[in-house]
Amino acid sequence: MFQLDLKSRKSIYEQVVDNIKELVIAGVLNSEDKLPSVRELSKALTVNPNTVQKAYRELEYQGFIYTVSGLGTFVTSPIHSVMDGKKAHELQDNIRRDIKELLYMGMTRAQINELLQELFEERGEGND
Amino acid sequence: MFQLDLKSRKSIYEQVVDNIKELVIAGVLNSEDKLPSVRELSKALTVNPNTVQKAYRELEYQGFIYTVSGLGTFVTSPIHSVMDGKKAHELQDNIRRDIKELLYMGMTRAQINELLQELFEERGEGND
Amino acid sequence: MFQLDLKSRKSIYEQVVDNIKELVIAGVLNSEDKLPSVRELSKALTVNPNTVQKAYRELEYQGFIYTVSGLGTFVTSPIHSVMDGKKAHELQDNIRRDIKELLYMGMTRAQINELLQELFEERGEGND
Amino acid sequence: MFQLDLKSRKSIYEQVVDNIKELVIAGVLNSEDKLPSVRELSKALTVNPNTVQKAYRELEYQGFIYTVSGLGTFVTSPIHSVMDGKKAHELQDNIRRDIKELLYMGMTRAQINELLQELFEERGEGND
DNA sequence: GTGGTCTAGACCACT
DNA sequence: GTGGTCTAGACCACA
Repeated sequence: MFQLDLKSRKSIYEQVVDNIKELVIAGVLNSEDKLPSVRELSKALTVNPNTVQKAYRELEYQGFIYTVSGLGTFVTSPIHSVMDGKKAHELQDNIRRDIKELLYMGMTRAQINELLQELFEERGEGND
Repeated sequence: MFQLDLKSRKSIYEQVVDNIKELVIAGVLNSEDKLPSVRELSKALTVNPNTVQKAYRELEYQGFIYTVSGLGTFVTSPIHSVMDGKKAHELQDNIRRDIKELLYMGMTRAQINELLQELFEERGEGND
Repeated sequence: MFQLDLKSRKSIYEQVVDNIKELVIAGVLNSEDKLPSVRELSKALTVNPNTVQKAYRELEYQGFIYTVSGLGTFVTSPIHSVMDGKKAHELQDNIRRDIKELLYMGMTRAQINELLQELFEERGEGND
Repeated sequence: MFQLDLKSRKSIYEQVVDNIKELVIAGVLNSEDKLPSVRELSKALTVNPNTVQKAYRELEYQGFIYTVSGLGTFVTSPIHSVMDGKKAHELQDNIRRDIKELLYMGMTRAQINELLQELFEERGEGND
């Protein structure tokens, strides 16, 4: 499904969260898809089940997945991941900070715009 | 100088790092400016000197400041904060991830571009 | 594992760094080996855990070990300790300085070459 | 005479020591040459006189210079800098450690030998 | 005065 | 159990 990088400073559960989030956002995992069980995934990643458990809880809290007791864990449809004002604000703040740092490091506006255009093209959506 | 949020999930020293980094990037602290001494800042923030020192050491590793034992701590000139490839790559990766998440949440390209324009205008530089 | 010299001018954490670095370089500690936990080593050396942790953090910055919070600390494989140009340059500079000093003190080229041959033989590798 | 690098982690007095040592070893300063006075040098380097004082004391201890009260400070003739067994041993140990680290980082024997040949040629002496 | 190191001991997050 | 953070307070080296 994905790989962990133990050398990273990120905690393991955080990496699990980020990876699954990316799979959902990229459309590899779609609305109502079933996620592997905690036991399965923990075995596949050779990590402690508690770690996966914690990651699932966090993803549920962030609105990306939901759990039906006895049935399993499923991907939320994007429409349900309400445009949470607080979260959106945090994300924008992060972007703001990171871009400022890149500018400080000497990256030009042009280079940053280029980066963004690539992003838009990757998604290939026309909503602007 | 700035305020700490003790309720934040971020550790104190990390908040100190981020705050000072912002001051440097925003140009409030300029090249060769002297930072408050470890003791001064720890008193001002009512935290332990060790905590401030840890933050300063981290900032030094990141290339934002330098330390002369016995004299004090000073802001590095941006030209010295070499365009560290690894760091730049990490920043771009963060931006990539965050923007994708915003798009997933329903934000439009137009809104994102607007966000960026504001950023560029804030800095008011002509380097593109 | 090794002994500290409390009378040394070197700080304790620095001695820990140097000793572990030598163990890694000499191949006593190999890639992916687990280091003693911070608490274990601090107990063995009868120093404060913070001191050991500081040493471990420094070794991590230098690329010799990596840390997985909650799991432990492990030796990096040499291939990951990227040929850091800055560090290599510093080392060469140190060698340059030291050899010049030996020459100044009257040591002959032959004696220095002999010293180097011993070094190469110790490692017994054929890469030249 | 020489420049200090405040950004260096080395203390200032240590840099003064190293720089003067290099000048002596390189033959820029010769036996019985007079060094600038503490006041002169401290003014030239814009550092505290105590710092230069401390550097001179260290150089005297290491046998590179000597002070004649009321007359000034002078370079020792190399023959006086006795082949101090302890110091020579320390130097060799440093070289040993540094070369091992270079080897560990992936530098080849050939590259190291090359480095050494350059050193010998710089001095252009025939004693081997 | 400055930063740097160290201790003793507490508390938290992650596995 | 692991590492990570923080405090209170001491002592040292450097400028």
